[in-house]
Amino acid sequence: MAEPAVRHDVFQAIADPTRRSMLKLLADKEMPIAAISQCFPMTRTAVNKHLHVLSDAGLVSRRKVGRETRYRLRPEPLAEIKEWLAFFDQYWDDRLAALQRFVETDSDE
Amino acid sequence: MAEPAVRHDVFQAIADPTRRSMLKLLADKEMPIAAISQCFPMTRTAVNKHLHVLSDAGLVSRRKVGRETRYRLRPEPLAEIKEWLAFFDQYWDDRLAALQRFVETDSDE
DNA sequence: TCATCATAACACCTAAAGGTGTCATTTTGC
DNA sequence: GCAAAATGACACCTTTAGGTGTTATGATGA
Repeated sequence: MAEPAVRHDVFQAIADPTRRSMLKLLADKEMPIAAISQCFPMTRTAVNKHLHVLSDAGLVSRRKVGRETRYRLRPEPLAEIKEWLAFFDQYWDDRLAALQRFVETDSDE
Repeated sequence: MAEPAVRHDVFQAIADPTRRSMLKLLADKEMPIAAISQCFPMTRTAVNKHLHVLSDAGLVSRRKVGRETRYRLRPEPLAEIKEWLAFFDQYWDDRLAALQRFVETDSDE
């Protein structure tokens, strides 16, 4: 019961710009839904759905305080994206990529 | 006419696992659609659509060689994701985050 | 206990994503 | 010039994501 089994993909979770804004918003402070939904032009229900996706991906944690539920950033799953990006570091260099393209173009035609 | 105006978001482009596989596949070598679609359990048309999304995001380049179009990785737009992730580096440290949570919990209740 | 407030849960709607199939276009090689 | 091969473009279908509204649940405070 340690980790809540990622159902929603982390990549999919951060695909939506609204959810990316939510993560930045929840980075500094813990917030209840009412406060969060005031920052976005949509219903509380819609905000709650987005929070549920983020929670499924393990990107936010929920904590009950009295009658309100507070959400907070949990950045650990972002490591998966970081690792994925690391694979492409070897292709990052513009000059190297350009050279490789040039060589193959030359040998093909 | 330098850059092809990103219509599809980069975050959205890498949200699909098929497209992520395509990027890895196209990292090493330039490939035509026929060869690419042999690597995925779907129609050439579907593969072409995914490639179109990647192309819109600037993540692949297309080059016509005779009657075939070859695709190749263009990793530059991934920098946007890297920058976005960099924002969360300050919240990365588990101990720091735990401490912050503890402090706020204490002061709240 | 009871009214109130915050959130969760439910049914529902609309638009877009992801997929297939078919046809048009262009290049190759004879 | 013409048949074959590779890709692009189009119409279409199905599923899901994102959204709203309403109702149910649970905690607060007089």
